[in-house]
Amino acid sequence: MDAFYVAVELRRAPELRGRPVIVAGNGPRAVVTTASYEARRFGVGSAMPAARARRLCPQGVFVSPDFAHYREVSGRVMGIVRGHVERVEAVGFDEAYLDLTGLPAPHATMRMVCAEIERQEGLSCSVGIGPSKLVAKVASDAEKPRGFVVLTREQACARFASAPPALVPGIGPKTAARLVAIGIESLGQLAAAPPAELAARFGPRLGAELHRRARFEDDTPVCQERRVVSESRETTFDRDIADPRELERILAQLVERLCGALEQSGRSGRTVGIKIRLDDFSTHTRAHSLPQPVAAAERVGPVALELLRRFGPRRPVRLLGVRVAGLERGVEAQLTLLGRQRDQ
DNA sequence: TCTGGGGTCCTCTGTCGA
DNA sequence: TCTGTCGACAGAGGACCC
Repeated sequence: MDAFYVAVELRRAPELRGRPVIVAGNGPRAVVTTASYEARRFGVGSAMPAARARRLCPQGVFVSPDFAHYREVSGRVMGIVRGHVERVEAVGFDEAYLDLTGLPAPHATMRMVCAEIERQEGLSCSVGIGPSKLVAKVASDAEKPRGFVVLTREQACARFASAPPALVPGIGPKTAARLVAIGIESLGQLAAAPPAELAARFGPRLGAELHRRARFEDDTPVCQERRVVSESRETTFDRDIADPRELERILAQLVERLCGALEQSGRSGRTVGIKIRLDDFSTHTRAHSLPQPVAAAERVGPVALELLRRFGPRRPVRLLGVRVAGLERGVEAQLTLLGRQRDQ
């Protein structure tokens, strides 16, 4: 979807069309979730501190995110997609991989999907078609908004040879910087780099992966269901907190929120963890695994509390989080599933 | 006014038992 | 009985994604 959150907001406030609109939180430490294409011209982009966005674009219209609404709209959009294509892998609210293998007219199908999303939801999207998820993803980003780009692997290699390596998903700022440090500034250079050298610099796995991605080689399947491994709740404070009792109180609230969600979905996990970001932005995690999976706040809370006390932050804390990992379906959910199987 | 929230996956290291 | 090796697993940190 093109600038999805902004586009959804513009349906509610059409008078803002054409203006620089920025979806961002309210607090002093908020970041930009999405910026309209008008706002991007001022240099505003996702994940940028909202304060910086305000300085770059003082005339921007700032809107608070409404994730519940985005989830709802996303569900309808994905419903339209699934009405045309059987195998769909949703990625977040606003992206999906579609397996078009075997469709008699894949291009025409995608034109229809876009037209239907536009007609029913008033939202535009961009399409990339290729022999793999990697080619499709990069192609879909190439001509946003309302892009429709079809590429073979060889065409992708040629078209993006001079682009920076970070164009490819999986190569982030850190890896890109390490590549620049050894003189690799384009995908073409990365594709031509000796695999042995990449392996020596980045390790055997990452080295080989970088080489493959630069050549747009990818055979990962479109998977319809991704199993959830962990769930967490975290919060960044408007002001750093040093008082241990206040941290413990907030931790208890986070545990309540997390466990409420876990119990509602009938899941539990064996590993309880906490996350602490100090005022120097260093991030620390502590975890403890239990013999049995837990989901209830009465079970998770004491473990998280003990981890926090044992860590004993030496500096003021700016973020506190709690996490349950190693998730599995709880006993209740299993019984429900068994019941359903029996009923069928 | 620096740097969200909710995730996944990988790497490294230490421990423990076979 | 002692020592070395190996795999499994847990914990911590970090890179990356939307």
